Amino acid sequence: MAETKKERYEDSELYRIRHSAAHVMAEAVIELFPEAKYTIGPPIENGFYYDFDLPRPLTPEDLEKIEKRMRQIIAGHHKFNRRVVSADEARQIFTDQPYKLELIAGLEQGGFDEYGNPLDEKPEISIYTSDTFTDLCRGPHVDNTGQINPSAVKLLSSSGAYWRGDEHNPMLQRIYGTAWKTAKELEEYLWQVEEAKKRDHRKLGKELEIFTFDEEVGPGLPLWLPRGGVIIDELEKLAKEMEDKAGYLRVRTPHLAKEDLFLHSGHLPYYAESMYPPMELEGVKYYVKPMNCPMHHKIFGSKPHSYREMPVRLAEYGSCYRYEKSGELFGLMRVRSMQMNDAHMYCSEDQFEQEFMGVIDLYHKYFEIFGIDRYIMRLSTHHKNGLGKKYVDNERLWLKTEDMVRRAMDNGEVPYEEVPDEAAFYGPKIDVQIWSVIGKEFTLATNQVDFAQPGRFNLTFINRDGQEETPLCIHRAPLSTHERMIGFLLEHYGGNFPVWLSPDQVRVIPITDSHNDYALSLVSQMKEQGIRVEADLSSERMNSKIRQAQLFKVPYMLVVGEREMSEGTVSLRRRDGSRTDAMPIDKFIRVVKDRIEKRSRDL
RNA sequence: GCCGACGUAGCUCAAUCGGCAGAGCAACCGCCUUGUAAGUGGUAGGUUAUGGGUUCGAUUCCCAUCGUCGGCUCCA
Repeated sequence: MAETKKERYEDSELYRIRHSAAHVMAEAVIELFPEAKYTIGPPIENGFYYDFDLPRPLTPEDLEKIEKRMRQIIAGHHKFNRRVVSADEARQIFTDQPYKLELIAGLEQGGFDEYGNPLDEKPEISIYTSDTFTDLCRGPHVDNTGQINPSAVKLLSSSGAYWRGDEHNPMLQRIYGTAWKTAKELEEYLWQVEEAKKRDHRKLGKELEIFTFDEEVGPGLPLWLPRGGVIIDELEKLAKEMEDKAGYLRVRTPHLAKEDLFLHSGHLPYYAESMYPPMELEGVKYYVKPMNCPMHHKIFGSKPHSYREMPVRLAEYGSCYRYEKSGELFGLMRVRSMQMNDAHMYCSEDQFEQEFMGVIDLYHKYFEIFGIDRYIMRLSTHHKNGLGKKYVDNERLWLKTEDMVRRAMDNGEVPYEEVPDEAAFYGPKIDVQIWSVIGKEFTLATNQVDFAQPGRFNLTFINRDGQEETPLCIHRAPLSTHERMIGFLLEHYGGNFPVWLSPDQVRVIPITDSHNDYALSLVSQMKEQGIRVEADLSSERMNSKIRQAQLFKVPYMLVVGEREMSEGTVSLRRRDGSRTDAMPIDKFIRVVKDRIEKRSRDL
């Protein structure tokens, strides 16, 4: 389905407009910097970019100048002329453009297109000329620059980007722009971007007092505030309930271990860069754990197992530490300390499909509870070039396990897309991909096959024939890490958590201080029932108290004054502004408890 | 890690050309006794991220470090 959508964009007028705008931008940039070397400039979702090798970094003033010049070029109604050329002729044309020469060489060999994507057949080499600018380009473009609406084009930012996306290559300067058919569409897009920023989990997390960072604690090490702690407790409660039902056993493991453990697991050679450096005590190196698997393997291996008790499922909300590169940190979504909804299931090969799909089923149950529907399941497979480097060197097992996953997903009729060269080092996996409000893609949940580690740890069970057999291992984290899950949920709900997850469920608002005692009696009744409730006894006016509760997105506000006090009722105001007056407190408590127990998304 | 921008009170933001660092909200102390999103008066709050340098004088200019942001790379 994603395939046809993609096709459609490439065939669309917007695509041609954006691609053409990128050329116009390149022309303007080269006028400003005649010595510029230009590389590639494709349309992307919502816009386009172009990468240049420039003599100095671009400033915001440069962007203004370039944008202004672009409008002039557009006004010239310059025609886009396509011409097919031979590789030799192309080399003549781009003789002082080293990046283009590299692209031509790639095209000539037929290995890759101008964006570095592998190609099956040798492509035609075409060039497009409009006004003074000629580019090596596959097209398509609009007929002439006049078809770009000058009031619907805007340059957004400039930044660094590696040539061909490889960090060993020189860094180029990328200019991002956006182009639409009408000024109104542009305006709407920019407005949407601004609106999305209001839902950014970093902003909401601060406003709602969920988490904070402290320079002295360290980058990527979030501090969970009391309200965040409540959400964590609720998520763990949910996980325990679901996992108990699904037959998991709960374990606990230390935060660090000796170097030997991670050498044994294979993490050290494959994963060392992302681990905090070791601490050495009495000649022994210890590492804080970047994942829980080796510890769980040790638990499985701590006693012999019979086929009768398989599969064995070990679960833990495990704290892990990963040394993510400084520039990669991003709010709660990419951190250095995390608590993972981890579990490892050890099973025989013929139990695999059922176990694997059991996890997929668990995903679906969770997504139903949270109302998550915008995601893609992605099967990440190995690539043979990475065997022995990125991936455990056993192609037979790679192919076999990848096929097992495909078959399981197909039999379960679960849609997924397949992406090569994205697997874990020990096996293929199904990732659940989601997007943050500002458009970054993340893996939320993961379900991984591991055919490597059980063998490395000599894990076995005794099968029906009395023989030792090595189990497969499934690593899974349907609720992700607390960090990424709560970061995602903050944006997913825009801060309006369902009642069961809300840090504050009820706020009682006495109208004057003569109603404080009544408010407090309501609070103690509700607390008795396990409801998270506080009374606002400040000397502020009711309006101000309501505003406070609204800002914290408290689901229920109970306004109480003379009337309510004499009747034993409450006046209910919900977070969405709706009201129910003269509600008996017993009834209110029943409704709220029902919502909480059912983990309802209703308000 | 790389390219670039930014860092002022708890929060959101001011401060002309290098010339005494300010406001609103929040906090604290009062007054007001209130009916569905901000009642009101006052008080306090700062080594302008940190460390150097230039200058009679630095929030402002320069250098380094730390952190954040936008990208790139990476992402179990």
